[in-house]
Amino acid sequence: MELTERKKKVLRSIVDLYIRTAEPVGSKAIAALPDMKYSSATIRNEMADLTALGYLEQPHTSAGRIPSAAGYRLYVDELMMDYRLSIDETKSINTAIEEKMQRVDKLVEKVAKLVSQATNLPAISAASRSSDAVVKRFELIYAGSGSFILVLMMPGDQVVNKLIKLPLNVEESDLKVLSAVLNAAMTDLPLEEMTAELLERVMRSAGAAGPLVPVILDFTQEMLKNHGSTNMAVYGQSRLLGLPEYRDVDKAQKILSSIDEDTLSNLPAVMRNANGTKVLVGPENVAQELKDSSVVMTKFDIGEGMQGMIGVVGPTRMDYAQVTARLSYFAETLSKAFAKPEQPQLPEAISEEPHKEA
Amino acid sequence: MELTERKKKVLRSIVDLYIRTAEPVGSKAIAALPDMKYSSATIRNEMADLTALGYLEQPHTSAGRIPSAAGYRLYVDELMMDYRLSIDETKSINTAIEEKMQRVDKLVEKVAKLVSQATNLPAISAASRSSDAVVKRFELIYAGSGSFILVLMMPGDQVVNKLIKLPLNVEESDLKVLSAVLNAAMTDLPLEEMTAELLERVMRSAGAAGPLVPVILDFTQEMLKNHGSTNMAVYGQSRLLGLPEYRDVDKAQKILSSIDEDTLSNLPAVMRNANGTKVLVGPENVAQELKDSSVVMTKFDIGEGMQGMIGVVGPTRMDYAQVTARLSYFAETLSKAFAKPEQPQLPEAISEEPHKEA
DNA sequence: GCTTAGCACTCAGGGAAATGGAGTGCTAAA
DNA sequence: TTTAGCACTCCATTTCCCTGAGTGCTAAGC
Repeated sequence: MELTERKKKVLRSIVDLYIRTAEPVGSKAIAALPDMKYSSATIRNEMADLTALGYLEQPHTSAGRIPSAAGYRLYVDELMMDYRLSIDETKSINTAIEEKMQRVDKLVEKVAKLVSQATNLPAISAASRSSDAVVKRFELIYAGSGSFILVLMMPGDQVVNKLIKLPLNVEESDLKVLSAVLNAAMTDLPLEEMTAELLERVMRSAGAAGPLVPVILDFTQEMLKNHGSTNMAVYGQSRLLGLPEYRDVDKAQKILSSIDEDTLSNLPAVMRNANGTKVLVGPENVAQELKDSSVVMTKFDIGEGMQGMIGVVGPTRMDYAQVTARLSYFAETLSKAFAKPEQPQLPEAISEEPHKEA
Repeated sequence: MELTERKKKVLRSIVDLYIRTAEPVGSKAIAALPDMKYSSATIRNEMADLTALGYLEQPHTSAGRIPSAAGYRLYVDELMMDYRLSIDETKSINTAIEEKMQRVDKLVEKVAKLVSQATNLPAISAASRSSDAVVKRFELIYAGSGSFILVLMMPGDQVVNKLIKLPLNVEESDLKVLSAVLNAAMTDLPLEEMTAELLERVMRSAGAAGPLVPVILDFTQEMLKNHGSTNMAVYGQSRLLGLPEYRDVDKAQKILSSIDEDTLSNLPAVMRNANGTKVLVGPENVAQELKDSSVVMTKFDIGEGMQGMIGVVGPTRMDYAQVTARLSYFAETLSKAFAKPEQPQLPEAISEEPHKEA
């Protein structure tokens, strides 16, 4: 049996309606749609075929049909109409994003919140630094009273620092020497090349400040490691409870407890190699716990060598068209916002995002 | 009518039992308790009195009694037996905390998670810096290609930095002058005293680097502001769904959507002036949404002039004794962990927590 | 005077049975 | 090929009844 145009149209209508109502869809309801020119009996036949083809399911004999996972898949891939954002929607997304973005971790939280609000679903947001993690320059600032500040500068104007105290007396001149040595030997090195052997060599050349080298190297390595790490936030879990599919508390708990940073942590990885917006329908999902739900996600560019990702989790019956549209618009707007940096407070000074630490 | 010892004993037993079972407690059940020497009829009389006194409520005529808010209050304040942590519990809390604590925001997340696990309830954790926010020292590092790094050092060895770029050519010597001026004029000043007048004066003395002053001041002010800010995390919301009082999805959603950073943000403030462990029973709660639930929270010391707070949210029927005990132990252990800093990697170097930024 | 056995009464919760209605598949006519 | 018609299925809802836990009160017992 082949999938005629009419069958597709019927399927689309069913999915559309089911997305709206969350109730099994009957032949009458479809036949009653304004642009449906056939009687309910005809629709019934088509529905029987669609069921046989595996695109629809029937909860029980005397109920309507609901889309199967395959049905949703087809819908997402071929059938759904593009959802066009209203001016209001674009506006509210725009103004939401325009507020000054702070540190990346705050950003991630904020974006998760915004996306969750915009879609009325739980949202995930993640930012991961791309792995071009090397130190461009070392800087040692003598900080008085036997301590100094180690400053690491990385590509994309990222700066990291750490205050180090030592009982042993280090002269400011020793630090100068040490920083020269470090900059000569250890810049532009990826994590893997910072070997014990290198450590020894640097220590030997460092003279009086030699004992500091291991501390510095340690911190550097830790930073480079974290540098490739992912920052993520989840927000709005409770929105699921408003949906009829989660009226059952047990189901709700199961899904809610799996929507957290831990179980969702592999989503960003899934996204890394994907392009555009990705939809994972039910059983296609990565995590076992999500196999009754769907995930829609997309990437955006943060700049400074960082990658962002936003996504939502919802019932397989979710308004894919709308969610996809909103998510994409979000991603686009975010990418744009990062591409053109904020206006500086001072006309002739271009200043980066504030870098803050604890 | 006075609250005799026997009435108290009955009340305690009722609350204890209700906490365990979540079902209205009848006179028979209390009479059957091993250390209860009276018949159910006597208990019934006592229960009638306790109801008249406002400590108990009756869902309907033929049901048992449940504690009222006043009943819980009395229970928490006077009646409940201390819960003694088992060795296993203390052990698991200890090992959980012993893992190296990273940056404060990560710490907050981690603690929230641990507390949630330990109590099987949603947990809040917050850390706020005390408001002794002043800059101890300014440092300007020339970073080549028309940019420099501004480093602010604050009390408690906190260091903050920011990379600033400028098209106008600034010599390294100008930066030296500027930093001297800044250190002379702007150290140890609280936020309030950084006035426009000061800005002007500093700009005048700064010479060639004068135009940089506003940017620097701006950033400094922003940092000082954030410095007094609160970092908080909420974890384990879904645990509520396991409890019988939240079997009703609507109730569950109501409470769950109010357990987030926003609505709970005033809890740390409540805690600030309190001592020890605080229990907010039902209607005593700050937020309207929580008036059917209870909050237990306590403070701990992070050191470096920072204050921590942990708390849990749960049904009014929660095991106050156990939760209080666990929370207190957590707080104690955390305070201790921060009091004795980690061993340094290098015997003669004491290094601070890593300071990282994006 | 306190305690307790006894008893009539109340009422929520649960199961069984009855009802209604939405939806189906099939057949036969258009 | 489409559609009207019809018998059939079966879920969801409602209604009803019954059970049993729990109460308050009274009167007898210690």
